[in-house]
Amino acid sequence: MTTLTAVPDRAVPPPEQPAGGLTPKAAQTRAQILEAALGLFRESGYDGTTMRGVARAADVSLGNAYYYFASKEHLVQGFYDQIQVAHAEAAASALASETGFPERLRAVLETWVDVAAPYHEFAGAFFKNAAEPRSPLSPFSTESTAAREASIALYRRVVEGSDLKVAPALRAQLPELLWLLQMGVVLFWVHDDSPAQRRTRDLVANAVPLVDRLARLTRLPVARGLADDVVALVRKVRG
Amino acid sequence: MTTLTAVPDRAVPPPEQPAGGLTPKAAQTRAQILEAALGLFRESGYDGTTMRGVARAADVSLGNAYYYFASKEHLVQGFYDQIQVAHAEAAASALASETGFPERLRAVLETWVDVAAPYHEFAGAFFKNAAEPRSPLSPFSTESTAAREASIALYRRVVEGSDLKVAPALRAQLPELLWLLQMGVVLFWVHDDSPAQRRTRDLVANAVPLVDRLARLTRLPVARGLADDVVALVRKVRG
DNA sequence: GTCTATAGTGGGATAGAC
DNA sequence: GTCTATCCCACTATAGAC
Repeated sequence: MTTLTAVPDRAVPPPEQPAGGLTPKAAQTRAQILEAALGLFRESGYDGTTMRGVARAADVSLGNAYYYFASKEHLVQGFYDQIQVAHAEAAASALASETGFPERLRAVLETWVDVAAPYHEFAGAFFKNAAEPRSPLSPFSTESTAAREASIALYRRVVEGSDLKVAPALRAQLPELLWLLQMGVVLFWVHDDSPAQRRTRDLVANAVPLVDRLARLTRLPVARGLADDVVALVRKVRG
Repeated sequence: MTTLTAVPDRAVPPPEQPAGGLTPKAAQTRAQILEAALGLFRESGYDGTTMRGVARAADVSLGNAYYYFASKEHLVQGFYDQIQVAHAEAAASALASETGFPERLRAVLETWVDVAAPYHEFAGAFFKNAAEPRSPLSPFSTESTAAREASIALYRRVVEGSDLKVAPALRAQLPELLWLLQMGVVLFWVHDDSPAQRRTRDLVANAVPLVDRLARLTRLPVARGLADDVVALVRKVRG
C-alpha cells in the first residue's frame, strides 16, 4: 500500500496488437474483471473476495480471469491506481495555493489520509501484500519504480515550490526523504484504529513542524556536516 | 514458548495439569514440530513448506501439528521467539565488553543481522505476515508485547551501560527509538539481496555513527528544543 | 490432555483443449 | 482468448486410541 501510488497494470500478456495496446475486446474483458474485483473488494474486503467470485461477477471463467491478472495480488494494482490519481489531484489544488514548506508538506500528507480514508478498513490486507519484498506490489520493487518516482515527484514539487532554506546537498535528496516520511505515515495509518484516523492526522500535524525545523537546522554549521553525512549515507545505501 | 516450561520436578509427577504451562511431553512434541518447521523453512522457504511436510518431518500427524500451532503463521511466531532469544544471548556477550555507545549499538544491530542471516531467504514471507496490522505477528500488536519489551530492554542496556551523554528527556525515550531503528534495519534487510546482506551491514556501520552524533547533538541548546519536541511527539503518538 | 488416521472443503493457481 | 478440468495445499471435521 504504502505509496498507493501504483503502477499501471502490466499483468496483461501483450498478445497481438503491439505498442502495449490491447485488442478492444481484450480491453473490455479486462476492465470487466477489474471492475468486478474492485466492487467485491469494497463489499467483502480482500480476503473475503475469491478469484472464483471475481470471475463469476465479471461473467468470465476462472481461467480467463487469470489470463488477464496473473494473481489475486495483481488485481490490487487497479485499486492503487484509483487512489494515486485521487491523491495527485487533491494535492495539486492544495499546492497551488500554499508557498510555505510546512504548509505544503502537511497538505500533501493530509490529502493522502483523506483520499485513503474510505479504504482504511481493507488497507491492512493490501498492505500485507505490498510489504512482501519480492512482491511486484512492494513500493520498493522495480515494478513500482514508475509509481515511486511519481510520488517522489510530488514531494519535489512540495520542496521546489516552497520557501524552504536547507543545506544544498540535502535539498536534492529531500523529496526522496519526504517520500520515506510518507511511508512511515502510511505504516502508522494502517495500524491506526482511531475514528477517522484521528491519530494519524495528529501525527502529521505534529511531525511536520518538526521536519521543517530539522530541515532548516541543517544550515547551521554544527548540523551541516551531519546533514551531509546523512545525504551521503542515503546515496550510498540506495543502490 | 520460552517462559512457560517452568514445571518443577516432583517425586511423583502428576500426569497433567500444567499451570499455564505445558506438560514435558507436550513441550517436547511442540518443540519437535517447531524445529522441523524451521528446518523446512530454511530448506524450502515458507511457501515451499507444507503443513503436511512439517508434520511428516516432525513425525507427528497433521492434526497434531495443528493441535500445537493453530496455523502455519503461528509457526512463524515460534521463529520470532527463538530468534529474539538467540539475539539477546549473542548481544549480551558483546555488551559485556564494550562501553562506548556507538560500539554497543553497532554490536547489537550486527548480531541481529548475524542471527537472522540463515533465515534471510524466506524472511520476506515472514515479513509479509508481520506487516499485517491486525496480525498477532505484527511487532506492534499486543500479542507481541512481550517480545517487543524484551527487545527494547536490550536497547535500554545499550544506552545505560554506555558513556552516552544525551538530552535527559531523550534518554528515557532512546531505547524505544533505537528499537524503531532496528525495525528500519529489518525493513532494509528483507529487501537486501546482496550476498551475506553486505548492504545491510554497510547501512548499520554507516548509520550508527550518525545516530551517535545526532544523539550527542541534542545537548546543544539549538537542538535541545527540537529533541524535546520529538520526545513529546513520540510520547503523544504512542498511546 | 495428547495423538492418530482419514476424509473432507475451499480457494489460489495451472494445463491444455478448443 | 476463453473455456473446463484439475492440482495442490491450508485448514477443518470427526471419531476414536491412550
